[in-house]
Amino acid sequence: MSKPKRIAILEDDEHLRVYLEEVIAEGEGLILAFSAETLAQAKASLARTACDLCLVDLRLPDGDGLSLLGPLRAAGAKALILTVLGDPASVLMALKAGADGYLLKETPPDQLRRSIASTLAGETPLSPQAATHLLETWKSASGALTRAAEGEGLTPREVEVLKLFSRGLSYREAADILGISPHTIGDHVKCIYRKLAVHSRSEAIFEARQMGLISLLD
Amino acid sequence: MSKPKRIAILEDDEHLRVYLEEVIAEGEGLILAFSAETLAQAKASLARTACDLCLVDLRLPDGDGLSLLGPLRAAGAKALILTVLGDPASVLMALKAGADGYLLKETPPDQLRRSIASTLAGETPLSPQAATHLLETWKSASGALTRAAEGEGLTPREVEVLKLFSRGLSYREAADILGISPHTIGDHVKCIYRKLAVHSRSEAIFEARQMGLISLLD
DNA sequence: GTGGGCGCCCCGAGTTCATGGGGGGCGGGT
DNA sequence: ACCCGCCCCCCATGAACTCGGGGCGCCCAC
Repeated sequence: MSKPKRIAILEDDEHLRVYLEEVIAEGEGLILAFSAETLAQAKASLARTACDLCLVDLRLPDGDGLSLLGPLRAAGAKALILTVLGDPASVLMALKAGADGYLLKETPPDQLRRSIASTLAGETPLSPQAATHLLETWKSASGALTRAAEGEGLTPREVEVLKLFSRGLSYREAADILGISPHTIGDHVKCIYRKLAVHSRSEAIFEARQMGLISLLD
Repeated sequence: MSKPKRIAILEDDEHLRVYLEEVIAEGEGLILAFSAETLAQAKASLARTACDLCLVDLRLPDGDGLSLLGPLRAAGAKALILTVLGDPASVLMALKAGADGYLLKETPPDQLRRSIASTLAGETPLSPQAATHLLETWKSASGALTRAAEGEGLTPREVEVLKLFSRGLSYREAADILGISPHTIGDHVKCIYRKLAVHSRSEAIFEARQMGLISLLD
């Protein structure tokens, strides 16, 4: 363990930030590079102060923590996401954007330090929840199961229609694929809108995606 | 935490098995269901003794630990892989075969117990190394599709509009948010459709998502 | 400079299509 | 028998899309 690793923090919550600073301070071979509470601050600090790894919160007062990933990469620093957001969209977006790890804020201190070390060693620590989401999309992307779960009382047929819509198909095209009348598509759509409490196609798609009815990669 | 969880062990190495038994014994709410050192033993025990989760070693004298996954699933038990094998092939095969988690043997005892709890809660704990492999294949799998076509040419404003649409907003709502006229939204939409070669809102959203113009949320 | 190109903004009028309200029918489960 | 998923149909309204017409500000090249 030659040089101590410089860790940066981007976290808007006062308590948590202080807590994280302590975690870093007590970590072997870790020193605090800087600690920011807004994106702007972080970008400014990053320009001035070098660091090896940055703990990044996602939801910040002045934007999305993901927008720090580019600058971090440019600076040769790892990005370890640390957030309360455990939903699939956030997880996948972050990983797709090139995050080097994704932890939830409930992560205990010792594990946090271990994860920091792992990340610096080139590994990719994921909270179990994050890993679950990743695994799900991976499995569904590599060919197989449509999710049998019917979260909010949507019938299989309705989910089917929704999926086709999410691929940008029209009534007519969806009807052709399913081998039914466009009118019937309309009927299903009626039910869907009622059950999801929306009034337009894109709203429905958005909601369905949010609640995981349709997998994030179709 | 009503009933203690019954944990089974399949591990051929004497030392490690004893160690694991201790880890279980010292765990809150965990009891040892059975402990096997071969596949055959494990299958026999599984038929006699119920369990909630089984720690599975991959490389065993009489076969591959993955072949226990089927029986385990049939018995309603989770399978948590615990192995020295950190190579991509082992990791991916195990996950594809339906493992509920993948840990390396260097996992410290407290984290092991946490991972057991996570797994029982339906999550999927992965060792950082395992997660790395999974993430790599995922990225290369979905990256090949998306980055194929590049000819975007969408202006920032147009992307902005697209993002709002992907959240399910109408012309009117989008116009309000951007502080412009609904007609102007229409103008942008015209350009978008022309550039993306589509003729409906959901098609545009789909295409944009495919080519990474808008990520999974936003 | 003057002219073009382009991003961005605004408008009207027409067509197509999705939304949302009805109506009914068939078949499989409790 | 009933409920419910699924299928088909009609019709009114309004939204989304297509087609024109403009205007302003910026930058670059002529």
